Amino acid sequence: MSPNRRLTDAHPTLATVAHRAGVSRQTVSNALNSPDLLKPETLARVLAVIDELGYSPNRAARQLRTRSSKLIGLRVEPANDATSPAPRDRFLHALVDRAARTGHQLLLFSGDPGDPLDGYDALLRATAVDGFVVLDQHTGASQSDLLRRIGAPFVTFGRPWDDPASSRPWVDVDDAAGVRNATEHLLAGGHPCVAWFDRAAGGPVDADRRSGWQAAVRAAGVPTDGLTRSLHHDVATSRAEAGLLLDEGVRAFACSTDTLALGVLQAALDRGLRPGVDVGVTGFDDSPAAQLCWPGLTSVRRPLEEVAAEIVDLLGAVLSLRPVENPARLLEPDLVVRASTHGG
Amino acid sequence: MSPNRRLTDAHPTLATVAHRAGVSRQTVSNALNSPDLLKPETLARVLAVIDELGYSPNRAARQLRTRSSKLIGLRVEPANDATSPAPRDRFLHALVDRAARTGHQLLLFSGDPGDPLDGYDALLRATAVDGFVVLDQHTGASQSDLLRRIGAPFVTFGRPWDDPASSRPWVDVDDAAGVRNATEHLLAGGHPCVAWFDRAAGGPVDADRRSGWQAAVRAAGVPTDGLTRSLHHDVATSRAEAGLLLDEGVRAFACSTDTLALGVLQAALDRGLRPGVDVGVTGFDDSPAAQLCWPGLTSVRRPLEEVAAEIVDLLGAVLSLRPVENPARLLEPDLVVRASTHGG
DNA sequence: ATGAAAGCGCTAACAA
DNA sequence: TTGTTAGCGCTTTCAT
Repeated sequence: MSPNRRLTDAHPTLATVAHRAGVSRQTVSNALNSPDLLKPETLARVLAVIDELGYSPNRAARQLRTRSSKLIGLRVEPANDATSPAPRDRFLHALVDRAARTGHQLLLFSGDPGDPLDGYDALLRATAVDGFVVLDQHTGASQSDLLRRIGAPFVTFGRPWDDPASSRPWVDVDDAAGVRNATEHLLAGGHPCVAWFDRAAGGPVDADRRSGWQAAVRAAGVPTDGLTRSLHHDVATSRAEAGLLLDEGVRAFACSTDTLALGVLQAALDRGLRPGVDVGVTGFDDSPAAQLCWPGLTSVRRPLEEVAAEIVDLLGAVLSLRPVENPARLLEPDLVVRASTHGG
Repeated sequence: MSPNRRLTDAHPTLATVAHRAGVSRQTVSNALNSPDLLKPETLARVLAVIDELGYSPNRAARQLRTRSSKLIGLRVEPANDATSPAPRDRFLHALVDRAARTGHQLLLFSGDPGDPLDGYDALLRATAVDGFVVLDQHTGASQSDLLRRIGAPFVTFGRPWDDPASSRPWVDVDDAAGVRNATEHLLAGGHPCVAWFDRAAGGPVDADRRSGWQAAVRAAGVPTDGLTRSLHHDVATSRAEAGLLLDEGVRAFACSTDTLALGVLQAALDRGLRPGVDVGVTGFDDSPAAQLCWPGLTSVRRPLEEVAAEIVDLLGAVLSLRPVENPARLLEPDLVVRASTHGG
């Protein structure tokens, strides 16, 4: 009785399938994991039963045996100034999609906001995840240090700013190149100089972006004195500062974020200046606000889908202990041109 | 030798701890799961060893035994018109945080975009998740039907519009009340009538929001004829339509989304009308764009953190087979007042 | 090409 | 209060 009951259970197991197909459990397992070992007709019969019964291997059992969860951990930080929600959402989706291609799923976990390392260790020791994707854009390398110490396989989105020689695998976007591109675009519009706005608390990321502006203006040989501002990150502050510069006659602004750029745009509109004609403004991250605002904000768009793809690829290599050809990958962003630099 | 090697392994197990503490494996297990069963001094000793060894129970083994993964599945849809990224990000974070309070984590998975049901069944049969949170705001009830059929524990964010009598657990926001509130706010500003803009493809959600506008204008006894528009969901369309109405003298607009509201705002600015003084506009979802645009957009803000909390609570009840007191929870949104309706 | 045995690490049920 | 036994469902190893 008992064996029979089991065989008709809601959750069929290998044994259920094996019995129904008249083979051993091992053969069913092979049908799934090494189909080429089976005689084609056996394989067909087993697969038919699997399909008929709607059998899926129990993840916990497989995980226990193989020591692989096919799960990638991602710690979600509380909403903060560093990462705006829309790009994060875009990245997350891309990550889920790309991970799916290698049979992985994402495990989201939260940690004590006061401790950037909280949660990683426990998940790893519990063998709950195979590895991590770390959003290390702004926090520095402390996470990476710990992860390396506990032997966690991981790939970060973000460079090791404080240790460029580090051999840990990372993927990042060349923000500086994007900003340089944007600045050159402004200069090509005929502006004799370009101001730079960034976040006072922007850290190495904003410093990197600024370096892109610097490279462009230096190459062009245009003046830079008194044209940079590091601001509190909100529209009002940016608007006020931009107003001052506009009143001095400055007509082009490259900004480290869309928020700052929107402030500049407003200051220009305040003064009856036509964006894209009288004045040029560029932002960063191609946020919804950049797309929706009037008259549209030219912005640097990071290839987050590609970033996700590279991260998954790299993590796959790390997990399989494959030697990684190039563990540091820097991707080029695009410039999305809108009316703030082009037309009216 | 072999047993000794095991005991000093990187990943300690119950046996390792038990041996070190001089107790049985079961006692160690109890120390973790039913500490009150142990004699305090035994407990202390075991916990000390656990701490010393950095032991965490293997998730797969526990999951296999208890048939509970402590994982909640959430299918992420490709970015679409229905859900904007910022609110989704906000909700996701809240969900992760709230789930953590009951020891749960989120498993993100993707499914074939053409099949809204893809992925659920497989995860459930693999006992990879304990239950699901379903974002059912726009897709209709097909997901719920399937989930119910396969016996999956789940809670949806979104009402069963097509079957209000359904007993499935859900949490939703009373969008209609939010819009009614916004409309009354506009009327209180002295406007003799209020136009309504929504998405042509908005489905029951936009119909619900519209009903809030309807309730407010009817209660106020103001005219409604020719004041509603169902539009393609972009700023340009909204701006053009708003222009027509503005030219007819309409001065107040309640909108089903921030995107539509931004179009209205632009149309007003085109005509030199002062938002918050000459004309009033309200949006929905308090998006970053609403916060960043000039002069700021009054918008209905959904309590997504509360929604997440209620969902986790409800799912907890469903999972534990606790009888659910109130399996249908409707939360009230707030109105965030900005310059588009107030001041200039 | 297929089957049998063993065991991954844990907890439920029972025994002491 | 603690220990013993058994087994969750799977895959690895080895035998056939």
